[in-house]
Amino acid sequence: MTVIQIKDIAQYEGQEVTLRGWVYNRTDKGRLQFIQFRDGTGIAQCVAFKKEMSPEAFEIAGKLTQESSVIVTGTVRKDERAPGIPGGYEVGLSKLELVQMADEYPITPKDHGVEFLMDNRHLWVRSTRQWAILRIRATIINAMRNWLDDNGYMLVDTPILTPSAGEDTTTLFKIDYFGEPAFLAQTGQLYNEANMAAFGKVYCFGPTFRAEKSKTRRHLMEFWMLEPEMAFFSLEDLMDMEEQFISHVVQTVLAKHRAELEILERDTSKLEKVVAPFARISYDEAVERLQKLAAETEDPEQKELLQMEWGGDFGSPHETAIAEMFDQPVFVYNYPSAVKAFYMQPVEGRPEVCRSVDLLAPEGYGEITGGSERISDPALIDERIARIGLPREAYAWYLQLRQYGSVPHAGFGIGLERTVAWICGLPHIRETIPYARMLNRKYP
RNA sequence: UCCACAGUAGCUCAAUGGCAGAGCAAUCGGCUGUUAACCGAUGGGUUCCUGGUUCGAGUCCAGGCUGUGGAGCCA
Repeated sequence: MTVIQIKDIAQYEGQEVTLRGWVYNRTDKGRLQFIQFRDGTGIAQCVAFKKEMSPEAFEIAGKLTQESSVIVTGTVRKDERAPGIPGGYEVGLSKLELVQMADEYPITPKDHGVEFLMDNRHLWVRSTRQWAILRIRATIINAMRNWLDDNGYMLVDTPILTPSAGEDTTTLFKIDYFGEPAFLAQTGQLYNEANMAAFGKVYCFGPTFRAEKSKTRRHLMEFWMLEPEMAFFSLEDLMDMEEQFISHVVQTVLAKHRAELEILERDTSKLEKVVAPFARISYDEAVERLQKLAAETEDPEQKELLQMEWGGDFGSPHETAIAEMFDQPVFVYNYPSAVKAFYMQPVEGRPEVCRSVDLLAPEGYGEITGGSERISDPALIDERIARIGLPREAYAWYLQLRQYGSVPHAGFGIGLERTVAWICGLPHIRETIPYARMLNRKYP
């Protein structure tokens, strides 16, 4: 008895194999049963023919309900008519052992609404689309980490439970830490700066938490973020590195997941173009382009949405409009200091803008990375912390980093789920993570 | 938090203020090549909640709850 995985089925043509898994769908033709059978690695058609099985086994085959668990044995044969993933091969069954006859399964092969599917997320992950997305997610994580590990970056974990980070705790989840307040981390960035000075090029990767009351297709309360931080890196070094990194991730998915991208009906020609170098425009130029576009736009509603004054941050319509000007991801750098974080290095001779850079994904997927050169001057970082009213004592350790061998450094954060949504071409972020935590949902 | 829309069978949806309906799923029967199979039969309802208008409310009105889409905030 050779137990095989469906993804390898082509290697076993003509051989007797055993599959262990679940019934995805079944077509009853009387003395012939077509069972779409999945094992987690793919879907294969199993054909149960009355004359080729024991009467007991054939009777069970004819009663199998959707998602019943079964162990089947039969001979692999090539047949162009056979559907499945990869498809083209089917198994002519000789034996069938029922593990459990499933109750009436709520998710049928027909259409369902969003709420119903999210309520049944624990079952929905078995469906083909979700299966494809989560497999690609796993590969994206793997490709990100491999590229970093292969290019001299070291994984250094940062804490999830953190002390008070300052006066603005409205976007932090507060928890009780033995009678003291503590908060779930919304970034590993500050700890990364300490680790950068210890190891040179580092990154952290883990879940982060934002208690923002955001209700959009691009927000989760719990999402996974990967944040590299590099000593002696300039803004230009950062962009060079990011475009290599992103290209590697996208090209790895293309190489490994053609079948999954096809299930998702993803236009892969758009992904083929994601190869370094990417376009780079300054914030100033982006604003100019948006103003020009707004002036040329006929539709009054669209015109209104594209209104933009220098000094503001981009809204979702702005990001989409800029991204549409390019068929690749585009870097926008030197944002106004006022709309960015306190630790970002001002541009020399022009302190109203800072050495920051966001990477906007094409096709309206918006910002997928945000980063900057950090302030390395101890006096300046001290002043910034004082100016925005952060408690000095809470940041004492962070300020010390500038006293002991301060160096120019830079880093960025990339939101995993937004990256998955973009690469998979999904309309909503809720399908990019196994169990989404959203404004109105924490079940299942 | 704001704006818009929705809530009817397990699911997806119909129903001019006048008998609560279909497809899928389930159950039973038929079929040796199905691709979300097909054909026949059967069972299945607190029409989101509370109150109101009316001879009569799934339908109209008020309030609430839940969800969806968008905005803001952000990765």
